Amino acid sequence: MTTPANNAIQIIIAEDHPTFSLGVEQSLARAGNMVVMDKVSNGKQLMQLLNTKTPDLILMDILMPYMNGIEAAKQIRKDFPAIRIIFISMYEENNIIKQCMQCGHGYIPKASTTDELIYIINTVMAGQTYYYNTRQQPFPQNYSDDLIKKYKLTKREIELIQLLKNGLTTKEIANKLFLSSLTIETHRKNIFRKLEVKNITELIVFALSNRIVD
Amino acid sequence: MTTPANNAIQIIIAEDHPTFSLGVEQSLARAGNMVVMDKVSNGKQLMQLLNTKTPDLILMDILMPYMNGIEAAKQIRKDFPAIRIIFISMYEENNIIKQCMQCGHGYIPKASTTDELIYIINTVMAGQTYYYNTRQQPFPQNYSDDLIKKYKLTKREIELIQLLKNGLTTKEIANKLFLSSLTIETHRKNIFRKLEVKNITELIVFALSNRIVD
DNA sequence: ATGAAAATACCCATTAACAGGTATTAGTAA
DNA sequence: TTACTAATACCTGTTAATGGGTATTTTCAT
Repeated sequence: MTTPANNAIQIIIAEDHPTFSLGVEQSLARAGNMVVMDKVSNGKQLMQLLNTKTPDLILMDILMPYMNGIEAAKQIRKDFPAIRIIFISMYEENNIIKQCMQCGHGYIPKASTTDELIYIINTVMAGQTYYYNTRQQPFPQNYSDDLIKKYKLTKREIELIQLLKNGLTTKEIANKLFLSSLTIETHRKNIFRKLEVKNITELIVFALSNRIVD
Repeated sequence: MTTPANNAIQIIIAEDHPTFSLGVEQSLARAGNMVVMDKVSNGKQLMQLLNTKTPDLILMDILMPYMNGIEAAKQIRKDFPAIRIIFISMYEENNIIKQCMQCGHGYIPKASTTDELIYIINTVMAGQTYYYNTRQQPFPQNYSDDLIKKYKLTKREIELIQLLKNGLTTKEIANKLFLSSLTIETHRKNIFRKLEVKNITELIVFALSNRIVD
């Protein structure tokens, strides 16, 4: 392990998953100019720790128990405006990233490499903000492909599920696709039968939790 | 780093997230009786690697690009029945864990600690299976509290949303709660108005994506 | 070219959902 | 105690959804 320079970036890791946290620590050790002051596993612990330690930067997981990362960040921005915050999350939904942009200085997905992590820390410490969201979907496509095959869903049926998920009624879909409402009803029935769901609610829950849509 | 014993457990890590993978490697190094033969980041790479290397055990992420963990495991069970497989996933949904039980020897969530990870590996190598699913939900409660306040949802309304999400119809909910169907319809209307949704589909999508339920 | 699957469309019937009200009672905080 | 909210329940409609069928045309791979 290299000895960090005196002007090393002082970092606190707020991360719920111990193994991931350990990986982050190892990654930072490789950078040479960073030192992990402390690690906490939720927002409350973090706020307590900030009473005695002041880091340059916090690597903040978003979903943590007791107090989540977004809440904690808002508080920190008020109480310690000098501390820079980078969010790390397994979710890459736009609405979450938007929230991060309002109360942090950077965002990086958990799937990132060591190099990407080090790069974003240096970038943010240089005074810039950095929201890494260009990555294309790494797994959902493949993951849902299995289910689509398993349940023998056709292309049209997938399209229908997407439109249904968007809240469109049978008639609205029919108009949109220039088809008869009766056709859409047939598709619905086939989808329901294939997925063994009894109503639109079960369909939506199934499709979302299995990433068939979105 | 300690030198592993000659009879060390030979492990391959199949994991899409480099930082997490690094953390796993560090964790295993601490155990003393385990050695990481190789690391891959998807199922296809794993299958190729198995042509030249034969591990005792594979730590398998479920969601990986190109070929997911479940698919890979099924193939491995056929081609290399002696190899033991432990799944690591960030999802703790029962249907996923059930799938894991059919094609692997163990399951552990990504939120687990180093000690838990080492314990499950030793357990599985001792010939047992182990599916760790006792962890309670860590965050959803807090995460949604803001929204429940924001939209002024009452306790009863939250309860109704949960039941609706479970696919129950108005009548079914009424029977379950010993209330009139008309009462449930009133609640529904109030919920729709408060959340500004036009039908059950939009309600479910909203509730799930904002973690008001589940 | 030909069979299978997919996409289209219809029939009949029942039930559920949705929209826009009103109203009463129970609890609770000022 | 008084005013407000929550929870309950009802009325009158219209429209949508659901279930169980059948049938034709289009697409596409063998």
